[in-house]
Amino acid sequence: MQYLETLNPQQLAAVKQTEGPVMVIAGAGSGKTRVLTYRIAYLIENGVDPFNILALTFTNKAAREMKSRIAEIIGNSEAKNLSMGTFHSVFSRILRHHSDKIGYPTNFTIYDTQDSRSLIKTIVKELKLDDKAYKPNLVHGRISSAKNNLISAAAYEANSDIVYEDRMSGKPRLFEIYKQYEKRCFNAGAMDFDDLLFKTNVLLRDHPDVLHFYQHRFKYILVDEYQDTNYSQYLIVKKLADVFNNICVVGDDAQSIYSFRGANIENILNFKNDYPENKVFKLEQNYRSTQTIVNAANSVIANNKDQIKKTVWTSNDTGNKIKVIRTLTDGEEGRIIAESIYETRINNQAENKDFAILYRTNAQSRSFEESLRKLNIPYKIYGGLSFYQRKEIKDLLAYFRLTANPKDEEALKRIINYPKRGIGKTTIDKLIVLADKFNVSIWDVIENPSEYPSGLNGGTLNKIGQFVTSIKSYQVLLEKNDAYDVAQHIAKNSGILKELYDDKSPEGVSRYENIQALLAGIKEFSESVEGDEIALLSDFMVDVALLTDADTDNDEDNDVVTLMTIHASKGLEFPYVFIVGLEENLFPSQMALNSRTELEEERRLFYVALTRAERKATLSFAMSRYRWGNLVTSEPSRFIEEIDSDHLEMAAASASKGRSLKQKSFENRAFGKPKKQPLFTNKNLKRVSAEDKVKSGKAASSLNLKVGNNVMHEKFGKGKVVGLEGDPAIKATVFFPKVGNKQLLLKFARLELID
DNA sequence: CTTGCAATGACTGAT
DNA sequence: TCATTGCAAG
Repeated sequence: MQYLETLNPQQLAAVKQTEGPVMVIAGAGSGKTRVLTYRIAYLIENGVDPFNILALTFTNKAAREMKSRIAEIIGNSEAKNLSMGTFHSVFSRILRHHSDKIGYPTNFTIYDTQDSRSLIKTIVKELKLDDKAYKPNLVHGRISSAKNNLISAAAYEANSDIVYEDRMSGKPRLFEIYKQYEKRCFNAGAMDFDDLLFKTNVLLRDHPDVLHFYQHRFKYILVDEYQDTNYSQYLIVKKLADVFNNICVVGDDAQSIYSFRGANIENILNFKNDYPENKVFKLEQNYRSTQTIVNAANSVIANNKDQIKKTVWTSNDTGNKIKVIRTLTDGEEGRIIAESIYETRINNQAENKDFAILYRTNAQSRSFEESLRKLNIPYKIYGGLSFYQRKEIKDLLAYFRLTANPKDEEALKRIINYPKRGIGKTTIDKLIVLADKFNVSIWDVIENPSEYPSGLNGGTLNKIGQFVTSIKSYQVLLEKNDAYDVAQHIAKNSGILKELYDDKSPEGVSRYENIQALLAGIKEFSESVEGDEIALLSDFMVDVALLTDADTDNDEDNDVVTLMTIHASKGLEFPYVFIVGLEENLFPSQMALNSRTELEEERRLFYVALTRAERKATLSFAMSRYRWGNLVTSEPSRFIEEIDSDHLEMAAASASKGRSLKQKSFENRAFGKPKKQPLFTNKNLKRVSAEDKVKSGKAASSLNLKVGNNVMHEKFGKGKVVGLEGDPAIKATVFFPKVGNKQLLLKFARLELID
């Protein structure tokens, strides 16, 4: 058990205390993942069957990585039997196993947020309610938090406090929407994200035999990021651990950032009451960051009232000061940071993957994308619209979904008229009303038109009939054929493939490519099945709804700069971290300014962001930024002021390398009201300085390009110059067969002439 | 029923 | 800014 020697005394103690309730309070960067990993390995080496271990992580990626780490220690065959994953993925599997007990088909669909909102929208319309008062995301948020607190639609209606609250906020009929939503999901054989936890609770509550089985199966339970569990999750864990009491939770109250998802910081604060014989271990030594970063983070979080007392410290070097950059606009913020990455990369022999740009909202990614692209710095954006949320992907998946579960209302609505087959809105509305009237699914209605007289004309009925026939023909294939073959067949036969192929616009081409990528993914899945078993499409569909960008990460060409929200960065670390958009009303968000608790959560979010950095953190804010297309002025975030000033180095964006690369420093917090704005806007100076950084030999501006020249680009491949701007040319429009037209600044794009 | 254009409102965060 | 929605005309 050599690996144990790498642990410090507290870590070791936490690993060895295998029996009874254990809480590990793990400060940022204190080696919590290591403790969890080794604890599991240690359990197994001491004779615990991996089959009896349940480990719940925050992302599927974290689970995969931990599993492979454990496999290295104890061998793959053992590690395979571990139950490990997110709450949602682990319990969705268990729910499928027992779906009949709670009245769901085994192939139940998982509605993602889009599906949920679309269904709510439909319901609001049907109930003829004002869609301004009942905005889908608001209503969904309300329903979601009810579910996370295990309040069913019936309980919601019966709860006078809640109903009163809704009435006061001008939404007296919200309970009706919830009721209808619950019914419609059930009739569609669909669960939303919250249902995966809610129904697990129902299953364990109403079926003692099932509860008994899992209580005895999961003798050892581990929960990561316990501070971000909600009541529904809390109760599942509590029930399962009730027999053996071997529960180990790991978390850090200072990093609780998901209360909007119902996360309840009380869970970690109340652990001691829930399990009186608990043992608590505190991991306070930070191995990740410099002293400057650790101390700065501590000084920020000290402003919060609600917290468990602990002292995070490090024996690492002092390191660089945290740089604070002020820029005029969000566009300039993007440029300065991209340039800073470029320079740092060269000066410190760093790689792209050593850098992360973290922001509060997804919408901020834009300016960074543009400027990184101009400097030819490869990057990847996480979050936002993930692959599986793109329209074309969801369309094809909807065919698969409907084939596997024809009751799936959202899937049906999506594709009954896509590609166009002349079944319009009025027809669909009629079908929905009819289905609701008889309390069946839309599929039931269109499958048996004679039983449910719709009053539609013959032509329409005929078109619907054809649609039903084609879906039925797919169903025949589903359970007997290879996933890839079925997927390919559906893609072709449904007309989706042709529809996208015929669209030759750049977007159309990329949609077609996405569909091909999905099919390739299914092919890979079907080839990964061992032996002579057949990979089924329905198996592929099982967790598609639960996948995120991080899960689809491949290991190839991953030397890229990371762009993500701070929420998504939880648990990750990077040598160089840029925390951007530090402005009042953005970070902290304006929605959080109403209450202390909300503001404290924003502050914890900032704490999480800072503690992602290993070597150097850089903060930035813009004095004005585009929001919904118009320029809004902004003030620096209060969080900057909350950092002990000893750790900060103030700098304004400097345009000229010649004048002061180190950038003008301010003795104190002079930001906010500059007397005048010198230098910073001088674009000419800027251009010179930027040009210096690109190896001049490669600068394409010296190529003397002409329209019609064939050129080679590092990333986009071969292309043809179709337009030039400026004299001498500074900007070129180049057509690349792979990606379409691109506008390139010649001083950055390292084009090579090839004819 | 479909198409095309004008008007509109969205930006927290994510399994 | 951008994607979705509503409306008029074919």
